[in-house]
Amino acid sequence: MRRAFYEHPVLDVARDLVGCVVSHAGSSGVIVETEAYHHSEPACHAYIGMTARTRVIFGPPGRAYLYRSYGIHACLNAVCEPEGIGAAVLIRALEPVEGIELMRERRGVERLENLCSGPGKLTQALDIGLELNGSDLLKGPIVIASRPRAWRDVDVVASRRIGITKAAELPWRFSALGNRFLSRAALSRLERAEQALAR
DNA sequence: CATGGGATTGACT
DNA sequence: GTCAATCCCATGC
Repeated sequence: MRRAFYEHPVLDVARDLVGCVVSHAGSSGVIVETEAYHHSEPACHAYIGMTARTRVIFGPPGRAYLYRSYGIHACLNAVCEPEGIGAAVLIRALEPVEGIELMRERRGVERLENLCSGPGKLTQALDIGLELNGSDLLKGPIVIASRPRAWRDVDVVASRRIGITKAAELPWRFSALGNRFLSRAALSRLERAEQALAR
């Protein structure tokens, strides 16, 4: 992955990240669900402007923004757009690839579909903690690599973001069509119908 | 310095 | 379907 990939508009990056591979600590997975956030809309942490917390979101592209959610979970974002613009893509779900036994130990669950099917689950499965906030996604320890050949032409669908109260109507969530590793809550009634048809 | 809310998850009815 | 866990940080006194 090149630095320029992350400098593009955040909606483009969110769509293009689906199919890319996240690796950390002996485990990896293909991104199957993302959400875009931009400082111009109130659901984004950077909406309030530059603070100690949001400094990384306004920083150079290609870095990791990690925050604690509900006091319990860590959530992973990729910082986008040129430095000075607050934009990031939340990684919401992965299809597990490498280190599946490690993921099972870290998560304490067996079922493959339960390992990385949510933003808090995947950071636990890949052992990604808040201490990696601000780290470089091109240099590591967390690395995001381009789509494998098999994912080159993945069908990506846009829909509404979930789990938020502000600006929830924006269709800024991007999912791999029909994938079985999406976050469970991410499936709208329409998408469940689509999946049923796909089977 | 005290308070309140949140880009979630899992357990339970 | 409901609900609590639990911590970071922004805000207001």
